[in-house]
Amino acid sequence: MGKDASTVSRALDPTKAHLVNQATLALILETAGRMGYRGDRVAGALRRGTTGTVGVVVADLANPFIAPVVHGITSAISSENLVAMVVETNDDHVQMESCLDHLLSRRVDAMIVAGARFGDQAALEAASRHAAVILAVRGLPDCQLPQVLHDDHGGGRLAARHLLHLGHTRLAELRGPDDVGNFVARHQGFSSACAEAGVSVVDLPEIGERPTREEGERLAGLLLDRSNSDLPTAVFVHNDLMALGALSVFKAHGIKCPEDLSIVGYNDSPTIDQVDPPLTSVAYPGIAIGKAAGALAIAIIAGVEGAASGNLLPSSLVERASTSTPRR
Amino acid sequence: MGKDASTVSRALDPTKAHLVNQATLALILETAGRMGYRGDRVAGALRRGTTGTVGVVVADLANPFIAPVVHGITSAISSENLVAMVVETNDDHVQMESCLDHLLSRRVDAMIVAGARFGDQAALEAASRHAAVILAVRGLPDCQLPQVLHDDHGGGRLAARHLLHLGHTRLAELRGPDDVGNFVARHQGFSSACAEAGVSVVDLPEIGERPTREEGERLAGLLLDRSNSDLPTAVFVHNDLMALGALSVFKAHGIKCPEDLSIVGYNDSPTIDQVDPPLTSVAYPGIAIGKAAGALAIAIIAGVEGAASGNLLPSSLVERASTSTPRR
DNA sequence: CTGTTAGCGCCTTCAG
DNA sequence: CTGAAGGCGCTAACAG
Repeated sequence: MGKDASTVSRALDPTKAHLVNQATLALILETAGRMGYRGDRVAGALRRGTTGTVGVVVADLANPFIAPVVHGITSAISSENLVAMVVETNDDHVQMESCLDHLLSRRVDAMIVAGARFGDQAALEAASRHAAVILAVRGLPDCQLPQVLHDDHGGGRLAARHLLHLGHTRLAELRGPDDVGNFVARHQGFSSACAEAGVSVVDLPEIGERPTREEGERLAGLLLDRSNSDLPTAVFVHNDLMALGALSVFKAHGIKCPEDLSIVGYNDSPTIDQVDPPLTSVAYPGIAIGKAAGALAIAIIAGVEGAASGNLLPSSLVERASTSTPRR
Repeated sequence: MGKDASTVSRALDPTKAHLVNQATLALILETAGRMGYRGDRVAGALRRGTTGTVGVVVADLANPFIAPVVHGITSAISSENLVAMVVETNDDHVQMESCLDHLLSRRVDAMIVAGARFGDQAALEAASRHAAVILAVRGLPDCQLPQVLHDDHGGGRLAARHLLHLGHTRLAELRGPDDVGNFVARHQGFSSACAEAGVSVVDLPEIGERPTREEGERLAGLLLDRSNSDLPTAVFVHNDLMALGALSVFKAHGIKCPEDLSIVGYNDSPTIDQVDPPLTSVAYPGIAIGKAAGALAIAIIAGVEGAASGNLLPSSLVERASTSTPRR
């Protein structure tokens, strides 16, 4: 009648509750509820070697495009009673290492890294020897880790084909950082599609250090300086944030979009359809990426064979008023 | 020479490293680095009773206005080597309870609840008997828990005074849910300022069930139905998301903003300055709220006396083209 | 300055 | 079906 801890432990574990007498079970459940008893998962984690947590590494949560990904992850893993430990690297390699350290020392069952840069590869591979590491959003070219990505190469091609189809022949590209997989793939997709059509792209000597609005403004200024009267008729900007920055610079210089210049952005951000003009943009399925990465984490944790394969979600273009046939 | 575990433990704790011989310390650090040894914070947590984690409860991370708050929290707590466990309630009371349960059973050192609804109060107070609970973003009217809030009442007043100052006398309000502190306070601030000026506000029979774009559209439709030819000249919408929804409905009905109708939103969301027309909006200092909440969590965890006081950050209005003097 | 001891709360044998 | 025993890895207290 002393109700030993082991019996309570069994009763409280849905997996093993059937091993215990109905009456005892009911009594334990009732008593636990009444006394507000809650099992200690920290102690449980030490004993079982599994914490029921998933690490999530992002560059910067304040970037509006990453939040849906994290939302997708938490909604996927919460069904398995896992919780996310979210850390930010601020796109800094040293911080990346300390983030991995924090997560590893807290013994996460898996980690989803949605903010990898090329320089982080070795650290990530090292981390993967201690816990399952899944790359999401930002891929690494020659890396065996499972990756859940969006088809950025295809997205770049879509942007190019859309502009070519409209009849543009003088194109430019405002690029994001070249050590982030997405931007590299967007660039490759865009240029290869242009090359196939025999159209050359204005080559800006610089790329965005970070995919921010400020960098979009800077690159747009550079493009204006460089082109003088010979401005391209269309420009592909690697994300919406940069596109908005560029747009405001063009506007300030009296350059009308789309009459003087068509603009394609990337991400199809929440309010981008109500800016002036509504921006044509390649859609980024952030929630779906997050859910897929979460599902993959669950499968790997469960030890499903062949789960570690990865995933490539398709891209699509949303046409709006910022692109039109060239009018010059 | 056997290098006992306790010595290693001391060497690896910066707080206690000074208690150990320089040579031994160097040796231990070197060896640990070479073997990739990383202390197990799960075991440490069991022993010390503190996990180095902070729970963060939000309604929905995909809502673009909450991400900066979480960013503020993680950036504040990461300096103390704390990590955030982020969970989502989807504004559902049952999920709120299970979120609290997950966080509590994982023994978070504190939790920051940024998604409280009035109906959650009892559950939150119960949780606060097991871990420090800090309310952020959404306050609870008669609640002893420390709160870090934005001055929504003041924000509502700012919106009203701006419109009154422009000369509007026929005002309406598109309200958010009435069991969320922010919207209640915004409403009270707005109506009290209007009442003081002797101006009455069109009373819509319904309020938004959720502060979403769709609800903004629905309420705008209702306002149109109700007002017929007697449309107000200005409307205060409780957040930018709803304001954008309302704006698109007004536009579809040929109602021009600001000529026919001035609109004030709330949050001053990232791209809201580039929509058509740029939206006048009350700024929401999300990052600052997050940082303040994180700092408060740190102080409470550290046991600072009188830390549990809370905080009210001031509001400010950003005037843009969506508001003007009444032209009808 | 370093080693010994004990126990945090749980869960998994193993014996009844 | 239930109880007893041991140990997950760590660190605080104590003793050298």
